[in-house]
Parts: sequence; structure tokens; C-alpha cells
Amino acid sequence: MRHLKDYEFIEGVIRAGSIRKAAEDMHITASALNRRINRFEDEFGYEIFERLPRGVRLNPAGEMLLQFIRSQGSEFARLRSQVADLSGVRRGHVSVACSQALLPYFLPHQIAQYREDHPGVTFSVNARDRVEAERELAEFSSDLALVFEPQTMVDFEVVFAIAQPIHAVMRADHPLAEQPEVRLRDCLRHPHTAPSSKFAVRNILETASRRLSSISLNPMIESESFDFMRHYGQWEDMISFQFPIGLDLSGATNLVSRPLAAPEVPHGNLLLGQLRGRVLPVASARFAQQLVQSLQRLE
Amino acid sequence: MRHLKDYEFIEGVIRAGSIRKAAEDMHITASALNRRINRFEDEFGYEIFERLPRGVRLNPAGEMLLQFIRSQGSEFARLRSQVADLSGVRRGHVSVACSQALLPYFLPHQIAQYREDHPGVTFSVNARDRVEAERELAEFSSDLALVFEPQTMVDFEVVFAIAQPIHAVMRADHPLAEQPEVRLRDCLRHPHTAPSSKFAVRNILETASRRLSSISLNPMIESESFDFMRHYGQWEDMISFQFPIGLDLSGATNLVSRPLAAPEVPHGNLLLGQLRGRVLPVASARFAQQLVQSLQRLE
DNA sequence: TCCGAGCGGTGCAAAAAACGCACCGGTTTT
DNA sequence: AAAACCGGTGCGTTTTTTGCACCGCTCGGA
Repeated sequence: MRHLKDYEFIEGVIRAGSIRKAAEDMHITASALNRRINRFEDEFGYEIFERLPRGVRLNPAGEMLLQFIRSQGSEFARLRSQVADLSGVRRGHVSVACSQALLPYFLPHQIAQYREDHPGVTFSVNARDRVEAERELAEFSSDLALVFEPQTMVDFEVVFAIAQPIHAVMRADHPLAEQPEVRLRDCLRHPHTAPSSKFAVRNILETASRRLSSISLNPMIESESFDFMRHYGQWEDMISFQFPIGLDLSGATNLVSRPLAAPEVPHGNLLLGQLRGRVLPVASARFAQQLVQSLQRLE
Repeated sequence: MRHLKDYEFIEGVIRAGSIRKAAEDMHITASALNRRINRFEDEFGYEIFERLPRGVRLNPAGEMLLQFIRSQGSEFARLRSQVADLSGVRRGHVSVACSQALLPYFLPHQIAQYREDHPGVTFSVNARDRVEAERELAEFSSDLALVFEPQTMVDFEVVFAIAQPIHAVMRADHPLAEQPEVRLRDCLRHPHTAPSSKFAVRNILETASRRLSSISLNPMIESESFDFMRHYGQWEDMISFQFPIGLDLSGATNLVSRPLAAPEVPHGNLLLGQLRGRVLPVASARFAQQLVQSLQRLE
């Protein structure tokens, strides 16, 4: 796509922070790239870069242009996938930013199922916290986000929401394992782990435990990896907390999971979202549709 | 904007219906244009034109591409006007498709008022019937439409609506002129004119008069020009019908206008609309905002 | 304080892309 | 059957873009 080259070069310069670095990255001479940028600004009628001694930086007009370029690129991708769609072969690419919990079981299963019908569609899946996920949507670098309780929410359009109770994961021989559901205050009396505060699980536990008198959240192990914490529980007897969608203890191990009793600890909300107002490419839209159906069945 | 040349050429070919004609229109050789089109299809990955013996025609993929090109062009214009906006001078262009009635008084006044604050903004204003107006919105060739009761409405997003009673325009010495408002059945007993059936006024009058017994709409003069019909009433004593927003009989003539009594003849609705889901350029958006305020004051 | 590294910008010649012209093979119109 | 158009192609020419060398500038560290 020759006519999009200018946009690619501009994005390259933004990424690199200087024309010379960008030129190197994109295998072109600095002078050629420089002239392209200057010619573009000329035709556009406004400068889009501030020239600094150590490189260039977008000015406000450039910020607007960048937003335009990204949206334009995404719409072009949508056009191509629409066209591919009517020529029979369903092609396209779906990019998902999701919480860690979705990585081991849920998304692999969903994607495999989708690709059974549409083997031409490719995927990119990345674990992102809820703030990052929303930023990726806004930058058009992800089509869909599947996260727990995103925070800012201004650009986040909720496509579907499902409540998830937090589960306590412990050894099968743990005294609390006998009960079908456990109370938070009981868990906190035993050694426990907790995710770091950028995760929704931690926030929910914090607020719930603040309402308890004379006992508080006091994690022995704190980590950003739910996997690590859960596995650690097999070595030293310790309770970890996690959303059940990230759990599959069926075939495995000596671990069990028990939901935290509902009134004491509120449910978390797993949200499927996209950039507000954006029209998704067909492949992404259909995958989102499948996710909604699967999540509905989960309820 | 060098990188949009391909799009312009493609639009030219679509307009002309053949590569050779388009080449002539755009002052280029047929061979050069032909190669550009072929190269574009090559890079795009799909043919966008059917080759016919007498020229070319868009195929379905091409239709999608055309829609993309138009939307892309409109968003680019929006970008430019946004950038112009932050550099102080408010520039931009507003294109309005409107009913005839808005041409003589309402829109000139509105535009003059807007341009007092923003002399950099240019306008294009064209009279269109309600079907044409909606098509122009969909093709991005108009930003705003101001029409009476558009028909299809699928792509028409109503920004603001205001009820307009139909007025009967007659000589000041007409017997009905004594009443503050007149009844349709009385008007129809006198010689009268009517617009042709593509105008909302005609449709409303038709349906209203069908409910009347033993009297019907029977225009002596039928025209597409409200101006003509109104002026004709000065020569031969005749009632014409029109929405009051197109009337300004203050300084003028020996004509008066009287509203048609409400329960007998329903009000028409003047609708300000845009393409559904489209984000308008700043200039158009602000002008629409001003229109809404003025129409609100009119109520 | 000076000097080198890194930056954006420019003149010029070489390379690449786009173009115009002439022409081909095909179909439709006359 | 001929003329009129149509899209497509080979080739020499023109225009545009690129690479190279170099300029002037700012900044950071010896």
C-alpha cells in the first residue's frame, strides 16, 4: 500500500523520537526521511513535529494527526477484512488485551474454537492490566479487552459483563476445604497470598477486609503472578485468591478452590470491552460475539 | 496531499464510468491512469472494478472501498479543521443540503451570523428534496441536512426537530384573511396552488384533505417553486401553502399568511440531521449547534 | 572551555518511479 | 464491414525520490 507509506514513516519517527533513528529503523536514509516529513508538513499545511536539539516530538497538531492515522489504519484493516469476507475466505486479525486469568484456559479454548471455523483468522493475545488495556484500545493496538473492573472507563465501551466471585485456592487437606464456600475472615486467619494492588482481586479484598474488625489482609507472599501464588500453595500451606475463570483444578494436583461467601466479599466483574464508538473489523466483531455467547453459558 | 491521489483517481474513474474518460477529465493519459488503478488493485489484493466492454464499473469490493474513501476523506477534512481550530484561526467548510424554504431567509441569516464570528469558514448550500438530502449525507457530500420529514431515515440521525404548521398565503384583501387562523376546507373552496408531490407540504395537504368529505385538493397551479406560487398569488387571487420559516412578508407586498387550523391539518416537522454515527468537523458541528439554538428560540 | 556526538536540513548526482506515446486485441455500434 | 471505444502493454522520456556528503546547530562531558 504505497499511499500509506507517509503514515508509516510518521509513526516510525514518533516511535523513534528522532528522524535519524527512525530512518535507521526503517532502512532508509535520514535525508530521504527528513524530506518526506517536511514535504508532508508542507502539503498538510501545518507542522506536526517540534524540532528539539536531540530529536523531534509531536506538537498538538501532530497528536491529532496521530490519532487520525491510527483510526484510519484500523478502518483500513476493517475494509480489507470486509472485502476478504465477501470473497469467501474469512481472513482477518483479532488482537485481544486481557487479564492474566484468561490466558491459561479460557482464551486458548475460545480461540481454538473460533479458528476451527475460520482458520484464516490470526490472533494476538497479550496480558495487560486494566489501565494498559484501555490505553491499547484507545491507540487501536488492541481490538478487544477482557479485564476485571477497568478503572478510567471513558473510552471503554462495555460489550458484556459477567460477575465472578473471588475463589480461595488451598490444599485439599486444608481445614477450610471442607466447607462448600468460605468466609473471608476465616481465610485471613490462615497464611495467605495476595496479588499486587494493580489487580482487581486485591482491591476487592482490601475493601472487604477493611470492613472486618480486628483482622486484616496480611499477605505472606505478594506477586503479580497468580500462577506463582497458586503453585506456591502446593509447597507451603497457603491460601491464594483468584477468579474462577482462570482456574482449572480438575485434572490436577491437590488443590481445591472455594468461593468466598457472597455478602462479605462482593463479586468482581469481568468486562468485555472495545473502544467506544469504534466499528470493529468483522473477524473481531464475530469473535466478540462468540465470547459473549460463551460467557453467557458460563453464567 | 500526494498520498490521497490514488483515491482521487479512483473516484474520478467511478464518476466517469471509464478509465479513458476519467483520464481526460483529470488531465492525465489513459495509460498512466490505467496503471495506477491496476497497481492499486494489485497492492490492495482485490479487484475493485469490473471490466466491461464499454468501460468499468465498481464490483462489491469496490463499493466498500468507495464508502471507505469517502468516510476517510471526510475524517481528513475534520482533522484539518481541528488543527486549524487550535492554531487560532477557525477555518473549515460547512455543506448543507436543505429544503427550498430555508433558502430565502433562514439560512442566509444563520450563515451571516455564524460568519460574523468565524469569517474563515466557507459554506456550500444546496436545495435538495428529502430523499436527495439523505443520499448526500450518506455520500459525505453534505455535512448537514435541514429538511421536512425525510422519508427513508435509515442513515438520517435527527439532531433537532421543530414543528411547523403549514401556512396559507393569500392576498391581504382575501375574505379568509380576516381570521387569525384558517381551516383547510375553507381554503380548498377558493382557487389554490400546491407544490408537487415530492414536497412534504403536498403530502400533508393530501392526507388531510382526504379526510374531508365532498371537497378535495385541486390545485390550479402546481409547481416545484414555492417562490413562484407565492408570487403568482399577487397576480391572480390564489391561496398557496408553505411553511412559515420560508416566509417573511413583513416589509413586502399585499400578501398575508395564516396558519392552517391545527387539528384538521397536522404540523410538519422540520428536521436538522446528519449522517448516523458520523463525527462532524468542528465548523459543521458548531454551525449545527447554532442552528439548534436558533430553532429553539423559534419555538 | 573546547570538542565530539547527535540532531535536522540542503545541494547534487544517481536511481527509481511515473508518465506519454504508439499500438494491440477485443467488443459494440453504425 | 468499418468505425468507435474500451482496457492493457512495450518503450523511451520526464519527473520524483533517494543516497551521499556536508552544513550549522545544541548539548554533554572531558
